[in-house]
Amino acid sequence: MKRVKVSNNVIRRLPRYLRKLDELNENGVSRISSKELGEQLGLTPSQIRQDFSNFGEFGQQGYGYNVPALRAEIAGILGMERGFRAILVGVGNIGHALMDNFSFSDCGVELVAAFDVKESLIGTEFKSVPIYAGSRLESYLRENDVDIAVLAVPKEAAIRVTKILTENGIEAIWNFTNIELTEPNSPTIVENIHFSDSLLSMCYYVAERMDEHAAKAARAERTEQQD
Amino acid sequence: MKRVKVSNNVIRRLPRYLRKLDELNENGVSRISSKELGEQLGLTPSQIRQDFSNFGEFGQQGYGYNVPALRAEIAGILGMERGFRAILVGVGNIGHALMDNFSFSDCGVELVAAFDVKESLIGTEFKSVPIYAGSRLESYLRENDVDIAVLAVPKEAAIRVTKILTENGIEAIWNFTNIELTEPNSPTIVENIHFSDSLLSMCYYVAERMDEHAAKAARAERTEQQD
DNA sequence: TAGATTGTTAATCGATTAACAATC
DNA sequence: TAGATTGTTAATCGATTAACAATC
Repeated sequence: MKRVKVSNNVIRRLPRYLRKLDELNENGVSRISSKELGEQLGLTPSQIRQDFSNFGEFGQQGYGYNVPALRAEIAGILGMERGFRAILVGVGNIGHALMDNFSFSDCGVELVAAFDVKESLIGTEFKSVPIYAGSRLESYLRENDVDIAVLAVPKEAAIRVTKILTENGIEAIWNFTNIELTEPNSPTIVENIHFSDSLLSMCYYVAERMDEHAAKAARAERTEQQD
Repeated sequence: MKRVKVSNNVIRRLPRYLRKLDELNENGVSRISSKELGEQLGLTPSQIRQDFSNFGEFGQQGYGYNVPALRAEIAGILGMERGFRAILVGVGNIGHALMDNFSFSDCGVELVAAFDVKESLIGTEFKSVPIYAGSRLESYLRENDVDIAVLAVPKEAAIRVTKILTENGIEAIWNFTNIELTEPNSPTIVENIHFSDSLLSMCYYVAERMDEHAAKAARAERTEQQD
C-alpha cells in the first residue's frame, strides 16, 4: 500500500520506466541494474532506486531488477490492471485519430463509448466502439460506470461538456482542448494535452540555441578583427 | 539578452502565462498584479515575479504588469516572432488532425510542407500546404530552410525518418510517435507528445484517489463495528 | 504624499545525488 | 567466499516562498 505522498516528478517518470522495460523485454533482456537502466534513460542510478523505493523493494542486492517482474510492479502502481473505463466526447479530427491509432488497451483502459453531435456519426460504431448522440451523454453517465472522459470537443463546447462530466461524477478528464480546465476547488482530476504549450516550449529552446550560435559567431567575428 | 540558464520548469510555465494573458486581453483586462495573476493560475506571486525576472523587468512598482506589453514580452521570449518554419512528416490520422485543427500560426510557426508515402495524398494540398512524396524529404531539407519537423509517422518509420531529419540539420523534432527519440549525444532538440505517458500518469492519480476512498470507507466500517 | 506592488536578496523547502551498510 | 548491487540515510543542490527595500 502507498503510504507517503509521492511527488509528481516521480509519477511522470513511471511511464518512461514502463516503456523502457517493455523494450528490454522485447529484446529478451530479463535482468537490469539501476546503473544500466540509468544509462539508458539518462538518469542517475540513485534516482532510479529512490523512485522505486517509494513503492516497495523490487530489486535484489548483487543482482539488480528482474525486468518482467519490475514491469508488472510499475503497471500495478499505475493502475493498469484496474480496468478503468473511458468514454470519448467529440469524434472530430483528434477524437477520431485517438480511436483509430491510440491503443487505450495498452494502457489498461477500456474505451466503452464515444459521443458526438454529428448526425452521420450517431448510431455508428468505430472499431466496435459505439458512437452515441451528444445529448445522451448525461443519461449514459448516470446509467454506466465510467471513470475517465477523453475531452476532444471544439473549444466552444468544452466548458458545457465539462460541467456535465463533473456533475455526473466523472473521476478524471483527459483534456485535449486548449482551454485551462484545472479548477482550484474541483475534485476532478485533469490531465492536459496542450499541443501549443508543448510546441512553444520547444520553440524557446530552438530560439535559445540560435541565439547561442549567433553569439558565438559574433565573438569569432570580433576575434578575427583584432588580428 | 538571456544570460543565465533558465530552468525547464520556468520555460514550461511561459506558455501558460501566455494563454492566461490572451484570455485577460480578450476580456479587456489591461493591467494585472502578480498577486491576481497568481490567484488565477494557482501560483504564488513570488514565483511569478521570479519567473519574469529571469528575462527582464516587465512590471512597474505600485502598478503591476501591463497585459498586452507582458504578453508581447513572453511571446518574444518564446521565439514566436522569429517565423520558425516547420514541415510535417506523416499525414495519417494525427498528422491530418494537426493540419486541420492545430493553429501553427498561433504559435508563430509556419507550416510550409507535408510529406507522406500515400499515393492519393502526394501532389495534393491541404489548407494550402503542399503534400509531397516521402522520398522527396531529404532533397527538400537540403534545398529549403526548415527549423522544425513534426514527426507523425507510424512507429516503424520513426527511426529511419529521424535519421534523415537529423542528418540534414533539422533543429528540432516535435515527436508524436510513441518511441523514445531523445538521444544523449544528439544536438537535435526533441519535444515529445507521449499520449500514453500522459494517460498513464493520470491513471495513477485515479487509482490513488480510489484507494484513498476505499481506505476511508474501510476505516468507517471498522469504527461502526466498534460501536 | 500614501498605498501598492515591483524586483531581488535571504530563508525554506523539496528533489536529486552521494555514500554505505546490508545482503544476495 | 568475493563481487555486485540493492535500499536507505545523509549531503548537496536547486526551486519555491518569504521578506523587504526601492519606487511608481
